[in-house]
Amino acid sequence: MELNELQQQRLAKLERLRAAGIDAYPPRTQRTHTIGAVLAGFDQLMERGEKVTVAGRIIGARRVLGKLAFAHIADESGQIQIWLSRGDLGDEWFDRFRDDLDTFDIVEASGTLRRTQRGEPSVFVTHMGVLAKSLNPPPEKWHGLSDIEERHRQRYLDLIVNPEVRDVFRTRAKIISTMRRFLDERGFLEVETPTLQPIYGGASARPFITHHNQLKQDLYLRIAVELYLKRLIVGGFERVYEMSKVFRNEGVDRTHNPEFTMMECYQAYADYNDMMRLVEELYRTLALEVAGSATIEFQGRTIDFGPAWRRVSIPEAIAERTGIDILELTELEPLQEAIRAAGLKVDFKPAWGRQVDELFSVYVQPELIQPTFVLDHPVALSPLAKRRPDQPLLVERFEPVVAGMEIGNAFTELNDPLDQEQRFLEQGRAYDAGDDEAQQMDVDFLNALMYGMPPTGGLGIGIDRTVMLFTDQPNIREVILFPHLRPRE
RNA sequence: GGGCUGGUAGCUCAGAGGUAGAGCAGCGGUCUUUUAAACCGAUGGUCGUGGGUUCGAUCCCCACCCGGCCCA
Repeated sequence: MELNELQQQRLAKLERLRAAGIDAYPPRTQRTHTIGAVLAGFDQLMERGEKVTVAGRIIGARRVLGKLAFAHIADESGQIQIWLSRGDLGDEWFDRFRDDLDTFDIVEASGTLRRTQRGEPSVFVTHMGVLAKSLNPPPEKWHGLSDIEERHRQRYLDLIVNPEVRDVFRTRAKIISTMRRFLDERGFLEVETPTLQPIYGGASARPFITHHNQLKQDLYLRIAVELYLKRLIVGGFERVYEMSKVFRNEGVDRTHNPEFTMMECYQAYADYNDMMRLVEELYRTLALEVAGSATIEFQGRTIDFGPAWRRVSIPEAIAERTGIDILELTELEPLQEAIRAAGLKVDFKPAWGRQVDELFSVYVQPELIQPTFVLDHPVALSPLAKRRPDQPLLVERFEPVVAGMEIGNAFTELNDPLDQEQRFLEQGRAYDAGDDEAQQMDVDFLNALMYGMPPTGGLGIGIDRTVMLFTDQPNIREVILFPHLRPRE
């Protein structure tokens, strides 16, 4: 490892510490109080003259004024000033603090509590020790680390210097635990299903492919967990859910990361209407738990999870915005002809369902800011959803949309094995025709359905996008600790 | 994949065809109540990478690498 000048300076300090017989990386600390606990009980501890030992990272600048010195140390619970005087700390450690310790070193400091003339609570240090010498220098004192690429490549440094980033991930954890509790309380059983799948299914996406050496078998990283959870519904569990990483071999942008976290749940003897109620309750609960209110602020807009969600039918909304009735134009050619005639600015897609999706994505979805259920998807786009009895071209499906962003997907699950087989065959034809996101035939899943699956409602929720909403982050990278980046060089 | 845009000291950023700049941090000093401490001094750079044009390129041109925003 080649060290730059600043790193070499710090290394020289480390060597001086070692030469003085000091272990710069001791195995443990004698910490008696967290900094938060010291601050919370400061006046009582000060009056009792109690000696405390705190531990943490030196942050900000050290200020050495001849025979006095000040610095701040931080642990996860807070930060506090340490106050050193040559007289009380002694020459050896006072000089050591001045000469061999640096910002970012992790130290322990023992002493009594005092306030400075300006009233700042401080530990008046009579003994200190090194817990971990930092060989890397800190970023700039005021602007900190702001380069987005560097923040993500060195997330550990980002977390050290940008406390609001830590808060995002605390909120993320709270959302996940709240969601778990919400589902547990409603009788959903948390399960684990394979990450390595011999057949990928449950969504329309390209997979990552890997290989099992001993079995000489290609395997896919899951793109969804749907088909496994529905097998469990067949098996007699009536309510199941899984919180899982899924992997989709697609581009990276503001709302996509190749691996992301999804919650999927399935409820037997329920349908998509029940799932809508579940979503409404879930987001109201999340808002109350996380934001303390049914309303949240996202990118300058107020979003209200209090009322029932708006419902928007895809065919109706497209007709309203573009004048095109997709239920009349049920073939690709006439639909595209109408798009051309109307002068709409959308891309042409190779299949009718995808063309409908494109129309909706461009003309309707961006305007759906308040919580909305998008309904009535074409059957061609929904090979695992049950058809509407009154309109077989459409399925009983909805996508929850907030701030113009799809945050999930749900339907009344298709439980007719014969129809499911036809849908798989249709997907296979689409794949052969060049749709590389088409779904795979899963004979074992059909076999499960042939034992009978009760009428079932299913739901998937994108955790990352949900966290974006509740942390007011416009980019998915900001809610993933280590977002995907290409290697440098 | 396309358009626009960025990469200069550890960090945050200026700059311009002719020896590379600032602030902060760091280094050497002075200083026993600092709060972005102050003051004095000296450092610190393959200007993303590789080619090309030029007497001379960090700057202009080309390609590539890594980001960002927008579009697909």
